[in-house]
Amino acid sequence: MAKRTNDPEGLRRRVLDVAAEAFQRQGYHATGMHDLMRQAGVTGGALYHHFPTKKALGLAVIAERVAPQVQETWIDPVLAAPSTAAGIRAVLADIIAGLDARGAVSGCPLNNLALELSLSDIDFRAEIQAVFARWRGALAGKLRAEGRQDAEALAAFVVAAYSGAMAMAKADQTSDALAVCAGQFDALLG
Amino acid sequence: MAKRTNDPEGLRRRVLDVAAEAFQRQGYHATGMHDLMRQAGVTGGALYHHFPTKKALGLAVIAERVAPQVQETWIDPVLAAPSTAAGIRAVLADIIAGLDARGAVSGCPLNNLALELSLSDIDFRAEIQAVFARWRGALAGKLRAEGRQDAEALAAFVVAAYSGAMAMAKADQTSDALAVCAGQFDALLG
DNA sequence: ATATTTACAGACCGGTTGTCCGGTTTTAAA
DNA sequence: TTTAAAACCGGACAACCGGTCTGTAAATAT
Repeated sequence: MAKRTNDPEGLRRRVLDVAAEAFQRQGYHATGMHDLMRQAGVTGGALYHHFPTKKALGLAVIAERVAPQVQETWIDPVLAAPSTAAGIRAVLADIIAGLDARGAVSGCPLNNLALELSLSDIDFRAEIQAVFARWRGALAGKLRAEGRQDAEALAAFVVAAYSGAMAMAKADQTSDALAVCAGQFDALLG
Repeated sequence: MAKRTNDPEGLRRRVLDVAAEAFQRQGYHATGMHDLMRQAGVTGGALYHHFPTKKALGLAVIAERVAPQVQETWIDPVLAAPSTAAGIRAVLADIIAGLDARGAVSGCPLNNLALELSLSDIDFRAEIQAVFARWRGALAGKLRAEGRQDAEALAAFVVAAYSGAMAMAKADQTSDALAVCAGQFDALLG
């Protein structure tokens, strides 16, 4: 029996980090629990102790990794910007710069999991739907405060177009689709 | 040994139909070969004779089922319409009506497979990218013929927004996102 | 110091995965 | 009629899947 240091929070964090990365890169079903154990340097007993099932781990990844990522990369910057249009422009510019710097496009984590899981499992769907709703809601709130009467529709459209553009970008491994998206948003939101 | 009737084309067609449906409903990795055999009423030997690997089957599904579906539900109707804007409007109206009638949203088959496979396998990515390119190209061609100078960008944006709207629709099992999308397209394309 | 709970180790299980192969039947060619 | 190729059967395969178990070390309460 090897030495060991108890560190529940750290271990849990490590597992979530590895799982979030793997789910985004390879997908949920393509990622095995044993892969995660190996990558995170965690044994089966420890993993099972924190996440009783793979589904529980998946839900935790969405709630504690994907949702905060949407919050930090999209919602917060847009809300902090002088205008919604400027915020969206800045967010897209940041994302495009990041993609070009890394030279690879792994897609929007929310959308990846959404398309893979939302149909087959109702709990996943609920969690994913909630993230989408908060995302749209935040944009719509700011748009409404700026006097737009079609705020909800505009917000939904922006989120949809971004998600789809990211999917296309993933397929052809270029940020072009996002750049196009940014240009159209400028024309649309003034 | 049971009686048997040789019917290569029919068997191949049946397998592709079942696989296309299963891949869309459950995803590629979540669908097992044995499930497909059972659903299609086909033995392992027969399946292996026509598709040496699961990947080969997946590629065939994209080339012979998903791509034609994009062609028939999107490209052909738009090209046949009096104007691109009218064509897109009609296509979206049809899709929304179909979704509402079925009461379930299983998402855009191209996008489903794109997000699940394009990152992990280069052959899948190439096939998917080609379908996206043909889709955008067809819309762009018609837009350019109508005198639009930002035809390529507009076409890419339409495809992206539709794909993303379908993803959101899948997450909340409502055609609302697509309706929003249709409305914005009207404003955008006049 | 003792008892209890929490955190982790690591082997293990039944089921499923994609794949493959030896044999048989059907079909077409010679 | 003989021969060969294509189509199909049905099951076995090793690897792997997610999940479970027993046991032990560490932390915490008593």
